[in-house]
Amino acid sequence: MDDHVEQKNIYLEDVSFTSLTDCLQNSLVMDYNSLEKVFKFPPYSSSFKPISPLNVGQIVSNPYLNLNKNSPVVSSSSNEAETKENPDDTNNGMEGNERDQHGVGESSKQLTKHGKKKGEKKEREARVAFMTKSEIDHLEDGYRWRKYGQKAVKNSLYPRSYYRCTTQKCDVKKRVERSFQDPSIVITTYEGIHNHPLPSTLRGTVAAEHLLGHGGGGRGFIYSFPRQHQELLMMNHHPEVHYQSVGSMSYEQNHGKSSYDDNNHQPVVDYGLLQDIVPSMFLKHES
DNA sequence: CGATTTTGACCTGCGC
DNA sequence: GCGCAGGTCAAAATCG
Repeated sequence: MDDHVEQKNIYLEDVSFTSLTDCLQNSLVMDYNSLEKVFKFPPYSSSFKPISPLNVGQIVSNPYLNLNKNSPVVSSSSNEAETKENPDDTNNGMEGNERDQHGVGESSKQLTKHGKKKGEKKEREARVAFMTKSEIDHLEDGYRWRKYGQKAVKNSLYPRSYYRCTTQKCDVKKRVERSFQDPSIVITTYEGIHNHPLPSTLRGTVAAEHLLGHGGGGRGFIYSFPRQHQELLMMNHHPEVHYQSVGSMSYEQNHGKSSYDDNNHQPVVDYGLLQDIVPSMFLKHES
């Protein structure tokens, strides 16, 4: 399995971020499933080029992403711990979410908080993940989170923390853990969709204001994705505009059966408004 | 005093 | 069936 995963764990050594805001001002990542849903992207096509190391910023792919049952693990990581998690995450990326939703207490009640019966499959939430070089575990991303659990990770010295968005009725979660192999890297995995705008107290994040030029109102359909980047992506939503996604991307159930070429589904960047904001080094067009 | 974090217990799925 | 690992709950502790 490690054979599959070596080549993609790429990141630059010379920059570090202290927040996702920092991070995302310099790079861009989103799983394709999200892109499809939010930005009406077409299904994967062969026109997507593999990412070049030159394009990869501090954010690199995440082992939880781009996994599907029918393809070999194409994790980004050569990290043993993460790699070891991949088999699980191959499932967790799929059914794992169901576990999330049908956890402990809920199962005993036969119904989850979402009213789902035990064992009933829940549609997976979109997942977006980052690997970020940072000394700070929990990177500021503009949203408010409550930690609800922490678990030791097998074969890792570092625990994994579980957070949930504190906004009522928002069920977005995120997991934060350090790479076992490179402790300077924080792996943040977002799961779900924020159904609310950034908390007003945080909305004025310097970066967000800077990038957006306004306080921003709720769009009602916001991914667990730092706002300025969502806006950024929205701004660039254009039929012929493609996005570069850094590293691997999750490829969820509804597409899991299609031919999924690990090396050929990376969106290609076409500089649009994006280039005004995102350093071009991270938006290098490959063709 | 409300919000958040900590942490042990518990549940589920999976592999053997 | 059993053990393991991941994920969640919830009471207690801590924080602001």
